[in-house]
Amino acid sequence: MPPIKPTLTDVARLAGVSEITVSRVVRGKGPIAEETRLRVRGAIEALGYVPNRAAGTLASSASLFIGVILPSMHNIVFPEVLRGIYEGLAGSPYQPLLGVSEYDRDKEQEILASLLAWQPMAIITAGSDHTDVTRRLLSESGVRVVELMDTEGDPVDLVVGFSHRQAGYDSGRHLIARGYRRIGYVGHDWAADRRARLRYEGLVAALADTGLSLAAEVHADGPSSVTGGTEMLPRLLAAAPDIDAAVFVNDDMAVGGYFHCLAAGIAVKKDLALFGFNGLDIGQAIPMPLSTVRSNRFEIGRIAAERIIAEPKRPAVTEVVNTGYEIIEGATA
Amino acid sequence: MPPIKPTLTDVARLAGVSEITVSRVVRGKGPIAEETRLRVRGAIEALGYVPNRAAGTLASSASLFIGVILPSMHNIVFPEVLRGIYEGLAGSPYQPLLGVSEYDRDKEQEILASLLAWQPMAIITAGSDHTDVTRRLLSESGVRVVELMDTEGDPVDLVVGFSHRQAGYDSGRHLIARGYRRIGYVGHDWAADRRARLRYEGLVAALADTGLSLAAEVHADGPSSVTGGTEMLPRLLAAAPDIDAAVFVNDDMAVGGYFHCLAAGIAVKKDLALFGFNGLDIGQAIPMPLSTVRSNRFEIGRIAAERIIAEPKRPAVTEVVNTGYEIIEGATA
DNA sequence: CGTTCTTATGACAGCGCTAACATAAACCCA
DNA sequence: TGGGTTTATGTTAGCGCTGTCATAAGAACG
Repeated sequence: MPPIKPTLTDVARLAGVSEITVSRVVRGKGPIAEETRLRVRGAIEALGYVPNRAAGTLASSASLFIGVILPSMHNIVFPEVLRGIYEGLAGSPYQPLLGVSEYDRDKEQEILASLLAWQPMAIITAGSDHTDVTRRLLSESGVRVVELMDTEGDPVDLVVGFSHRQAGYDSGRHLIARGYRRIGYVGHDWAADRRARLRYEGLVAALADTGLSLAAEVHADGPSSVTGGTEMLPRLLAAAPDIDAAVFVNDDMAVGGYFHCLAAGIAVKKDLALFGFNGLDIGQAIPMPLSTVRSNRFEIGRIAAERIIAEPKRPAVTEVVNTGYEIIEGATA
Repeated sequence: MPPIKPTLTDVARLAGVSEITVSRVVRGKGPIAEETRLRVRGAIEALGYVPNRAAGTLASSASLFIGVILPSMHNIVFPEVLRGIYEGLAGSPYQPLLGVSEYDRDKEQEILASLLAWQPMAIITAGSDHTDVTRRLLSESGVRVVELMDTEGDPVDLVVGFSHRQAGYDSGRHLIARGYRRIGYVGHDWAADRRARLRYEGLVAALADTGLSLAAEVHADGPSSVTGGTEMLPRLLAAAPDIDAAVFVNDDMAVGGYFHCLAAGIAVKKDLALFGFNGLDIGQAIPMPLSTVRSNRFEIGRIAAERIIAEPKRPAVTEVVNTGYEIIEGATA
């Protein structure tokens, strides 16, 4: 029942040409007479030929894979980066090969090793916080390496992102400029999420520059979530009832905080300002649009992909593409 | 600078064994003396050997890929399915190879063709609404085919999901049982999303069984989103001001509707009941947890992956695994 | 009309690995 | 002690494709 898969040879025989000619037609490479092309196409159709990329990869020692390592699929942030990557790759023959590290450096290393076994022509990884082995593998692979999201740290090849520390700093400046002085922080378990920590440090630095410090901070155990914000904001308020603003590690948590305010009858902005991070759809959809930072995630993915296509060989010098960010004024701070 | 990649032969030479022995050590297959294994492992370490899976795939004509085709990455629904797939595959040597069809049947077909070129050992696709060519390719591929989400339609091999029509029907029964009679519907552009349409049909059928019909319906243009719900609910109310319940195509839209009620001072449930679909985190995090249907998306992905591992060869008979669903009572209906 | 260039095609080797079959040594039990 | 079994390793022959170089037939040119 499973029909024996036709190979190039079968197509070539049927079309009355050599294998290499069929190969050229399939890949659209090299000069082919129109008449020959049609004959070959006909044979391909007739046999239902599907090329074997494993053989192609082996023969040319160049796969069409781009290895992608993302830290999480628990919220929409990295799926958006991935969409950007697919968008940037659209129309090209390249195919992403995805691994999810769950914010675990060792797992990232494992995934990288298994991705490299497919001879990818590039590796995209979200983050710059790698194990030594990971860095070595990336560096020695010789293929293009794009590190996404954060511009701090020492690039292997190309970096696409922005400074999370600076974004945190600017968030603090924004609040200070609007008169908030007693600022609390709601975070999550950031042992893994280095970028969250960088934003936090930026925020603290902004406060320090004005002679302030965080009034209080609380940290959820698990990954960030809306319910996490709903749970943690009351704890923050218990620790420091007189704060006038709460900064959240991201929009998920901030929206949860907003819901707590709704339920507890706290007047948002007037009694308590809320500030998030990421610029998620949900944050802008709540009745009072969230004050937050737009992080251009889709763009980051798209640019990474486009850069790889534009320059498939690793250049001699490293480069940093700053995609910037933008404070969204919102209505909550 | 890019060091020549060591091959099996290099490892074999250094370890003083034959290539096949190294291959066996790498794959953990066949009997290997502990001493030999250590020697080979040492050589692998020393050379930084990374196996070439393209060669392995070609030689064994069995890749470790599982082709996955999902319709969208625009909301968290399919990333959750994907997480389930990764979870189910954890610890196995299999690697998902993802394509995103954007709810486009022709694109699904293209993606399938390109995935098949990698000789996947299975294909997971979300949905049963394929082009004829897609169905033929799936069927003739000879590998395991899992169609996710919906149990209606004619399976190629394995189906994992539940009946969306029935879920829509039960949503209608739920509302009717609670005394709602003037029911409106907020949908989106479902030309592509067949499952949304099935739920709608189930809902209409439930109403018809009680001698009722939809009081009004509106459809957003684009894909579903929170802001879409915020925009469309007022239109529904304009079309039928006296409705006592609104059913939304999914939770994103329903949450948007909830926000509209907040902003417009509509007492949710008392003046207007809201009902969603999917059981997203955000729906349960709003101050009044959304009445909706839990669709077990993570489980669907996980079960699909586990089934493939448990039975990697396509069996003679088709099978349907019903993952069920669950009405979440919530506070909005 | 020979020379050079361009276009179209083919022959052949080999990419790096593994299936299948051999071989050899060690072990087992009556 | 000798056949049978198990364990450990090797030999050989490709898997299906593409890079490289070769070839042939026109076209272009002075």
